Parts: sequence; structure tokens; C-alpha cells
Amino acid sequence: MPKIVDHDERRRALARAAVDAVAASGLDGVKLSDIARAAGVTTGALAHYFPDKDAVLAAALEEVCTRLLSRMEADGGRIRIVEIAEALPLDKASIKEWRVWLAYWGRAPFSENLRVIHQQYYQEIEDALTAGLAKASKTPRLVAAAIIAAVDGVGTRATLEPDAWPPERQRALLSALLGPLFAGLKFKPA
Amino acid sequence: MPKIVDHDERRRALARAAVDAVAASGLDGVKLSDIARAAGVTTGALAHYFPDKDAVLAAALEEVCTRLLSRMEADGGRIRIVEIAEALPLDKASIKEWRVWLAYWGRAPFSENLRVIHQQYYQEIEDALTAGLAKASKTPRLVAAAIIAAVDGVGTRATLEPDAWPPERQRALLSALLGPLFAGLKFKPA
Amino acid sequence: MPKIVDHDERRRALARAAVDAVAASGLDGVKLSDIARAAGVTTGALAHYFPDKDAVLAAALEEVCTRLLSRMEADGGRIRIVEIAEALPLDKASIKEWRVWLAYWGRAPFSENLRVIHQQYYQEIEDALTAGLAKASKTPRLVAAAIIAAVDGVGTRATLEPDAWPPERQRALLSALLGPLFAGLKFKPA
Amino acid sequence: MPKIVDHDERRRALARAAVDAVAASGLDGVKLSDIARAAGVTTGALAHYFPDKDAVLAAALEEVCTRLLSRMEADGGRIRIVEIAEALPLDKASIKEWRVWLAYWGRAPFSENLRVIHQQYYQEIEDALTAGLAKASKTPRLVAAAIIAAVDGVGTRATLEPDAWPPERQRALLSALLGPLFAGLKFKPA
DNA sequence: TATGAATGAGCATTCATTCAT
DNA sequence: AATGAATGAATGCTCATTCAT
Repeated sequence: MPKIVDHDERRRALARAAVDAVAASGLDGVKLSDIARAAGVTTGALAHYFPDKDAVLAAALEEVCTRLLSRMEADGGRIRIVEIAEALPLDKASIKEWRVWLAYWGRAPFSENLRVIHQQYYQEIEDALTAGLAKASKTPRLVAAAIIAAVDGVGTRATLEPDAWPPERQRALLSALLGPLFAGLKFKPA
Repeated sequence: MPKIVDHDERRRALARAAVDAVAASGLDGVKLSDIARAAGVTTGALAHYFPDKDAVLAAALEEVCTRLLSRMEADGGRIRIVEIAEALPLDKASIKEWRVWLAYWGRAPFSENLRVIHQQYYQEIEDALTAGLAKASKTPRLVAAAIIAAVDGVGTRATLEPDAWPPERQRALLSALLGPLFAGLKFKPA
Repeated sequence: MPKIVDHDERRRALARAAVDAVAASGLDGVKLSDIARAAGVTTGALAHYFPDKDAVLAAALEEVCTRLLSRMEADGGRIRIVEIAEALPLDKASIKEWRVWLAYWGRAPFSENLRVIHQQYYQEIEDALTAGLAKASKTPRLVAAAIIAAVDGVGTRATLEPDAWPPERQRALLSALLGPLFAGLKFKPA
Repeated sequence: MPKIVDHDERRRALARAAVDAVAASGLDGVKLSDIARAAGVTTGALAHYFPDKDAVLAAALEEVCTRLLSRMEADGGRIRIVEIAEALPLDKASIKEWRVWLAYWGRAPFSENLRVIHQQYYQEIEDALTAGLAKASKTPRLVAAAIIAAVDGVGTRATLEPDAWPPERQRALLSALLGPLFAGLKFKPA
């Protein structure tokens, strides 16, 4: 009787290990063996689930996207600055995700695969925000894009200079950016 | 007498070639031979000017920083949205620089060297903006950081999805973010 | 289940191949690919057993030491000139070992690693000889050192001028050196 | 008017610098640029005096041979243990020479050029010693070879373990080896 | 003669990928 | 499915040699 494994669950576990490994060694620095070790398996095992290294790294990116999205959805989808701020690199775990996130930005222009994943993610976020802003703004998609840009801008800075940007300072900066914008909305967003 | 070369000028030229090569192949993908070819020399020649590959790549980052800064200074230091927008990836040349810029974000957390270069750059920009906002805002440094975050956020999106973000759309997004903020300034910034 | 290999035995086999390769190309001239070829593997395989080239070469030195020591022990530890002479480069195989041996002398002063291996070897030989001479001499350690020096001196000459130093001439020279010394021993060494 | 240089004297000076450089970095480790720097010139200058690196290193070996020989001749050619001992690595300067000397032993079997230099040196020493022993021994050449082997054996050990072999201990070991041999000579050597 | 910038071949090393077990 | 030994291509780096000045 062969060992029964949930193939998809195994893939997911390997992708999680890949996220950890990328966060630890950088997207350039990770070796397949790092990822395998983080997952507690050998490199050969990875071959059963991914055709090559690029596929492993793509899965890691998708894992991060999924986490970022789920963090937003966990906020109940409310569009208030305090909720949006939850997407920032406020604690160890989210800093790790942002590091990985940033690493992929640099590679996306050279990988059709990664670019598509990024675009889908942005699309999904933007659509959700746009829907939430539909009644509050005449230009909901523009405001949605502004929110995304604000989060990316603040998160980038905080990820690059983590010591200089503790959570409160990040929130203050996000408020400075989005506060005046939100003040002008016709109706309060849901 | 040997051929006389301006050592610093030569270094600079090689750094420029490195920027081109990184823009073309990605920070992960560039080979030293790519850079050498872009510069019209052989790999051995690089060794006269840089101790190793990391040093070449660091020089490339500094080159990009220098360009971004000089682009800003060329605006006369005026802090108006239309001037700030000039820092965005509006044309081929600046898109190339932004690609390179983004690529280094992903590696900075793993390189003390690169992190320092980034921090110096942000410091310089922030100081200049803060000075320009001194009379217009009670919290000039916060506003300065907001401007930087806005540019980074919009620029990142535009770099990742260049086809979806033509210059006008980038400017519109930047205005959406900074317009309300600037409207609240006591005095118009210089 | 993967192919099972005896890791230590494999290392030993690679070290043996390294000895051959060093004997053939010189300590300076050996390439890792020479060693790999001599072992019937590729250079990558060496990486599984040695961290770098230096480690391979150190293992080769240890291999030679081991052989030289075992050759001596095979003599039953008897301290007679005719037995000692067996350590000289009398045949093809031992000439090869002496070549390698000499090659490492030149590098030892620049490698802590190699120096330690040499010292351990000399220590071991000297201790064994000293023990065997305990009853025969009042200065057994001095005599032991003299024997070692004699062997090294004769062996060096014979290795550098193999054509001029056939086995009999080497033995004659060793006897000329050690005969008078041994004649003065109180008791015949065991 | 061209700069007048004594070509041979210049060569000699470069060879001396090469000895220093080899002593400092090892025969394997020396770069031509090390030698050039030690001589206070550039690598290009070396090309005017030596066709290639091997020639430079051969000249360095000849320089060492010359020094060793001159040290012996300075002893007035007297064949007494105390004089012979002067050839050992007793001080900083002679330790340096022995290091270089040993380094070449390892390479000689792979270089016709170096082998010849070595043989000529040994020939010269052996002939001189043989002449000096002509009246004292019936086998002067054998005794000469024994002396050479003794010096090589003791010198090797002392070079490899300089801390363990201060001058007095070297002299004691040489005496232990040559004392009984010399005691048997018919007449006292000159 | 001398300089030193540039060349370019050579080599150690890394690591994704393969595959016998 | 999983192992991990082995492959072998890729590439950064070194450095002897060359040559324009």
C-alpha cells in the first residue's frame, strides 16, 4: 500500500517552506536545498511536486499573495485607515512577507510567470477596494489604486528601514497620506 | 608611458554599463560578462576597477541613485505635484531605472552594503523635501515621507504593469494621493 | 532508496586518486578535474566529500602519511638499517609517494593545515623509533631524530635524481650514515 | 640618451626580489606582481628581463643556490661539523632560504629546467666536499653524499618545525649523525 | 626601458537537475 | 514517494602575458 499523501497539501507545505527560505536567504540566494531543508525533505522530493526551481519560487509568491489577501479579508473588508494599516509590515511575520514580496518585484519584469501572478493579485485587491468604495467616491477605482500605492509606498520604506519605522510611525505616515484623501469622500466607506 | 585613463571616469562608465545590463537581464540574471560586454571590455578589465561582482552591482545602484537625485534637483527643487511626478517611470529611460531600482529593493535586506546606499538616498531626498516644506507645513518631515511613499507606491505599480500605467494615469494617481494632502498645507510650498 | 555508499571509503578512494594526480602533475599543477578523472568521477562529485581543493590535497597528504607509516609498521618495527631502508624511494610506487611527500614540504610553511599533518606524522614516527631505541641508547630520541633525518636526506636526493640513485646506492648511503651511529649503541636495537 | 642600466645586475636584483616574494607567499602562491612589487617595479618591467614566469622562478632558485654555495665557501671549505652546520637554517635569513629551497624540491620533478639547476648545485657541493675528503676517506664521495644528506635531512625537519628546532638542537642532531661517521675517518679532514 | 591597462584563457566552485535504488 | 549521490554546465575570479604609449 503506497503512502497516501494529499498532493496539494504537500505542495502547499513546500511552498510555505519556500517562503521561509526566501525570507531567510533572499530570492537570489535561496538554493533548492535550502527550501528542501526548510521543509524537512530532500531536493529530490521537490522534484515530485514542481518541475523546476522557477515553479517552486512561483508557488512561494502565490503563497505570499494568498496570505496578504487573507489578511485583508480578515479585516472584514472594511475600508478604514486603521484596517488598511494592518497590511503593513507591522510585526515579524509580516515583515518577513514583505521582504519576500519586495524580492519578487525585482524579478517580475523578467518573468512572464511572476508578472501574471502580481497582476492578478493587484487586480483582486483593486476590485475588492473599488467595490467597497463604490458609494463613497465618484472615482472608486482611482481611490482604490491610491490606497494600494500608499500601502506599497509605506511598506517599502518600512521594509527597507525596519529599525526606523516602528508600527506607529508607519501608521502615522499612512494616515498622513490617506487621511486627507478619505476626508474628501462623499460618504464614509463601509 | 602607458595609456592614461581617468580612473574615476572609467569606473563611472562601467557602472553605467552595469545599470544597462541589470535593466536588461535582471539583478539575478546579470553575468559579469554581460556587464563587460555592455561596456565594451572584457571581464578581466572589470577587475581593475572593482574587487568583485558585488562591488560592481553596488556601483550600479549608486549610479541609479545619482540619476534619480539629479533628476529631482533638475526640477529646481520646487515641491509641486507636477514636478514630483517627473520622478515617476514616465519614459523608457526612467522605466529602466525604476526596474533596476526595484531589483535592489529585494536584495537590500541581505546586503549591508546595499542597505546603506538606500538609506543614504532616502535620507538625502527626505532632507531636501523637508527643507522645502519647512514653511508650508507644521510637520514637514512627515509630509516629505508621504511624498516619497506616494512616488514609490505609484512608481512600483507602474513599473510592474507598464502597459497599464501610461504617464497620464501615473500622474492622475499621484495627484489623487498628494492633491488632498497638499491642499491642507498652510502655505504653498516654494 | 538511494545508492548506498560508504562515505569514508569513498573519501579514501578519492584521496588515493588525488595522490596519483599530484604525483603525475605536481602539487601546483593538479587541477581538480585531474583528480576527478583519476578517480573516475566528475569534479562535482568531489564536492560531496571535500569542501574545497585544499581539503582534497590535505587528504592526499594524509593518505601518503598513512602509507609511509604502514610501510614502516609492516617492518615489524625492528630498528635495523635494512628495515629502515625500506622507507626510501626504492621502487616506482615509493618514488611516487616521495614526490608527493616532497611537494608538500614546500607548501607546509604556508598552510597551518598541512603543517599540522606533517608534525603529527613526524611525531608518530619519532615516538615509535624512540620506544624501540629505549634500551639501546641513552639518547633514544636524538637517535630517532637522526634516523628520520637520514631517511629524509637520502630520500630527498634520490627523489630529485632518481636515475643517479638506484636502490643499492641509496642503501649504501643510508648505511654510511647510520652504520657508525648504530655501531655505538649499547645494545642492539630490537 | 637612454637610461643606462646594467642588464645583468638588474636581473640579479629582480631574482633577489623573487626569492623574497617566494619566501613570503610560497612557490605556488607568488604572483608576478608580488615579485614586481618586491623589486619596486611593475610586471611589465619583468618582461624585459625574463621571457616568462618560469624563467623568473628559475632565476630565484639559482640565486638561492648561489647563496648557499657562497655560505659554504665562506667557511673556507673546511670540513668540520661546526662549519657544515653553518649551512643549516639557523637564523631568519637562512630559514627563508631553506623555505624557498624546499619549495623547489616539490616542483623540480616536473621541470627539466629546475631539475638541472638542482643537479648542478648538488654536483658542485659534492665535488667540493669530495675533494676535501680525498685524503681522509677511502670513499670520499660517499662521505660527501652522506654529509649532504645529513644537512638536507636536518634542515628539512628544522624548516618544517622551526619552533621545535632552535639552532642548538639542529647542531646536536647534525653532530649525532656526522660525529660517528667522522670519527671513523682515517685522517682528520682539512 | 618602463608603465599599467587590458586581455582572455584557465580553473575552482556552485547548484539545479537527474536517476538508480 | 523519497533518497541523495552524481552530473555537468555555468560563472566569478585570477593572473600571466601583451602592447600602446
